[in-house]
Amino acid sequence: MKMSDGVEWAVHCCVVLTAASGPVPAARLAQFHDVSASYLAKHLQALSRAGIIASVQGKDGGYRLTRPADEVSVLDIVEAVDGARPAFVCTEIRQRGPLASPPEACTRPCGVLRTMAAADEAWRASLRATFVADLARGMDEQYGVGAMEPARAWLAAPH
Amino acid sequence: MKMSDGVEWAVHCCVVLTAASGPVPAARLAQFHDVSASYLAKHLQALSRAGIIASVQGKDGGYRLTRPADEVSVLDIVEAVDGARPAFVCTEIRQRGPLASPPEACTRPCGVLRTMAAADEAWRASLRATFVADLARGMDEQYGVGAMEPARAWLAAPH
DNA sequence: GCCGAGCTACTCGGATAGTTCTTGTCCGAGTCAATGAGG
DNA sequence: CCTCATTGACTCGGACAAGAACTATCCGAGTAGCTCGGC
Repeated sequence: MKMSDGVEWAVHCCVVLTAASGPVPAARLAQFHDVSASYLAKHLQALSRAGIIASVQGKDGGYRLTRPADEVSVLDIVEAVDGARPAFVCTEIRQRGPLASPPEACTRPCGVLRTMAAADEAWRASLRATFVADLARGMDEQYGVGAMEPARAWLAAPH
Repeated sequence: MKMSDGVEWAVHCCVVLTAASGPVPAARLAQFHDVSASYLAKHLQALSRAGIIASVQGKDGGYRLTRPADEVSVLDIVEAVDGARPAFVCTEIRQRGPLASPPEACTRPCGVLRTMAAADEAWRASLRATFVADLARGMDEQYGVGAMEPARAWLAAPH
C-alpha cells in the first residue's frame, strides 16, 4: 500500500512545466529536482504515453504540456505513473472452501469489494478535484506572487 | 499502489468470527476460506497486535473478536494488516536542486502533499464508515436471512 | 466418590527462505537545428 | 543574398540488472483440558 516515489517527481515536473516557455529536456528536469535522470525519464515516458505531456525530438527538444494546466488533474498523473488499477483486488474468497457460494449466486460483487471500491472512488474523486494549475497557484500564494519566475529563467538559461 | 492480499482474508475472517459462538483456531479459519494456514496466521497475529481480535491459548483455543462487530470498522482491519502509514510520502523535493526553497520557508507542507493527504483522508473516512457488522448484515441480505447459520455450525463441528 | 499432580495435545508467536514487483540504469533509433557550399 | 544538402549533436524510447517488499513457511514457547493415581 505504498505509492511509487515517481508520482511525486511527476507531479512536480508538471508544475514546473507550467512555468516553462518551451520544451524542457528530461535531463534538465532531473537536475532541477536533483533526482536520477535515468529514472525520471522512465516516468516522463509514462506521462507521455498517457497524453499528459508530449515529447519534442532533436536539438532544443524536450517535454511540454499538451493541455492547459487547469485541465490536468492530479489523478491523471497518478494513474499515468502508478497505474489505473484499483488497489484492492477481490479474489472471490466466497467461492472457495467447504461452504463456497455457488457462482450463480455471485452475480453481484461481495460486500468487501463494494466497500473497498467505494473508498477507492472517494480517493479518486478527491484527486480528480485538484489540478496542476491549482498547485502552481499554491506556489505563488505560499512563496509570494512571481515565485515561479526564477524557475522559468533557470529552465531557459543554458547549462 | 497495491494492497496486501492479506487484507481481504482478514476482513472475511472478522466477518466469519461474527457468526462463531466460541474461539476459532487459525487453522480452521484457513480451511474455511481455503487459504494458506501459515500465512493467514501471520495476518491474524497482526489483528491480535492491533487489539481487534484476542487469542485464547491451549486446547479449544483460537481467536475471538474483542469488541462488538458494530465497533470494528474496515479501516481498523486495513490499518492493522497493511500498516497505518499514508500511501504517499513526501520527500521534500522542493528543498533540493539549484532553486531549493530554504527550510525556514517550508513550515507548511507543500501543495502536493496537502492534495495527497486530503485524498488519503477521504479514503480513510470512507473505510471508517463501514463496520464488520454491516458486512455481516450484507451477507444476510444477499444470500437470505440466516445465511451465516451454516458457517456457525461448520465452525462448531469437530474436524 | 473426590481431589490433585502429571501429562498430552493443541494453541499462538516470532524468526526464517523464496518470489514477485518496484527501483534504478544503460545504450540505440530517430529528429531537429546549425553549417557550409553552391547558385 | 538566398537556397539546399550535409553534418552533427542532442533528444526520446524501450530493453536490461539490482534491491526491496511482499508472500509463504517452519519450528519453538506456552497453556488449557484430560487422565490417572492416591486419599
